[in-house]
Amino acid sequence: MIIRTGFFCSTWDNGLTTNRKIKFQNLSHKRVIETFLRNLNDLKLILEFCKNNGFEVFRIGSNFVPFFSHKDFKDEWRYEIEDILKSERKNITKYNVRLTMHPGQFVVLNSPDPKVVSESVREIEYHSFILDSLEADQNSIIIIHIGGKYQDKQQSIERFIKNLEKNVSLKRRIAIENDDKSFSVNDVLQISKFTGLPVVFDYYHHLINPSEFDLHDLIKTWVNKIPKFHISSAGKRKYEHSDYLDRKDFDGFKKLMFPLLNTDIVIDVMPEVKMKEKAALIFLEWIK
DNA sequence: GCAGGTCAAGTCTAC
DNA sequence: GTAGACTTGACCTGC
Repeated sequence: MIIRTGFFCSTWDNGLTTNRKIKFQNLSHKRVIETFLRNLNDLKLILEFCKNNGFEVFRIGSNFVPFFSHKDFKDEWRYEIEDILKSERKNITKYNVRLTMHPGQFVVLNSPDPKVVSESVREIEYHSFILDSLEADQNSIIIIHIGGKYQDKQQSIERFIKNLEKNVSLKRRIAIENDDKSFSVNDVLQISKFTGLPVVFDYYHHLINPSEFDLHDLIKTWVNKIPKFHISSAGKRKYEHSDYLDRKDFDGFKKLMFPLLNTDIVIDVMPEVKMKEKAALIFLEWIK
């Protein structure tokens, strides 16, 4: 088994970030382009850092283009951003770092409210637009959660599947992840059976919201894609993430991966902790 | 230049 | 009923 790793959004030490944003009251062509260009520039610097330090995965911040999915965002701005992304494509893909995205908690495909669903679709379309403009390969996925339970889990699952089928073009990049409250790994695997979506396994969420599942079933959901895993540790409060990864969580994760140990599989494991590249460097040492 | 309040959006849990 | 956790701290105002 080969484990690759990386980090998300920004660096801790030198303040690089792909997640700058603006306030809605300041939404304008000038501010949007300016903020996007700063995020884009830092993306290139972060990818350079990744190349120099052995990181092969990076998650771009969801504010990469602020308010892109908002109804007040002008089409002309979109065309301009598309042109910039296309002209910078090679400067970004040349690092061969797997780029992924993870929209915010506002993306709820299984909401009973049609407005929430349509805005979620717009948000996923925005994330796809970024990755498509960069012509990122099939490993560049957009990771979402299933959504709420709304007191009826089965119905909520069915609504997720139905709403997804109405927007079938989005499925190409979507991967679904278990969460810490409502949908366990086993739940997400069941949904994957109906949708064909790959399943991102989050170890920390799995500890809080556990279920029985077969690791091979999970790996099988990744057709033509490198399986992706998230790992993190408990912070001071319940549900909160820690600054660094706890060694015991790495050991626990390793134990779960035991069935893959003597295979030639490649997997990506991203530590979701606050100290970003500093924590990822430690993680890199551990996996070596 | 810095501290502290604020920020587009949903859902759930703890208090 | 509300604050705070998750995506994610960065922006902005006032001193």
